[in-house]
Amino acid sequence: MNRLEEALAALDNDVLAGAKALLGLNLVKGEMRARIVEVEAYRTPDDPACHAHRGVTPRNEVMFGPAGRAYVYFNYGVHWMLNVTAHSQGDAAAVLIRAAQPVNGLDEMRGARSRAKSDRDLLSGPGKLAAAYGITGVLNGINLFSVSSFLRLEEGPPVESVLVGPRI
DNA sequence: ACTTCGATGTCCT
DNA sequence: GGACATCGAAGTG
Repeated sequence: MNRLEEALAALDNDVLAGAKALLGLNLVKGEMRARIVEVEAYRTPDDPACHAHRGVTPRNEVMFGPAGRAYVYFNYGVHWMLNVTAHSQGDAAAVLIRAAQPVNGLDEMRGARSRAKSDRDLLSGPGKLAAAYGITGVLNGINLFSVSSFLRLEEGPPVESVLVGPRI
């Protein structure tokens, strides 16, 4: 089992383990490629901030589906957010992709993030990352673990260290 | 350098 | 009516 398959298995089993397994993977769309460096796990029922905490809505329904799919939603009326769903069908959980380090396709990212003052700011937040990749609700529900997907994950260099803490 | 604030979808009470 | 998984601009030291 390679690290990508391990990440999907971890996501299916436990969103916290899945979140750690996503770190260091590359997020790929077309020529764009970036290393995931910051994530945040959400689950129900113990986290009231999880969108799924109070049941299914049109927005969050993909979270109740299988693990490894994109959960994309519009937030603050301004930004798109990219999450990876976790846990099996009927048990909602997800990992928010918070930040990544550009690896490839920098020009395309800069074009989509013309307001970024430096390359460091291209993907340094969930809303920025989605903007750079051109991620919108049309990608909601796609399989991020399929090599034929428009937006997908791939194996990256091993991670050296991981910091863990509670959500702010 | 930091603080405040506007933009405003979706869901809640 | 208010909270929220945000960002960037504007104002202040």
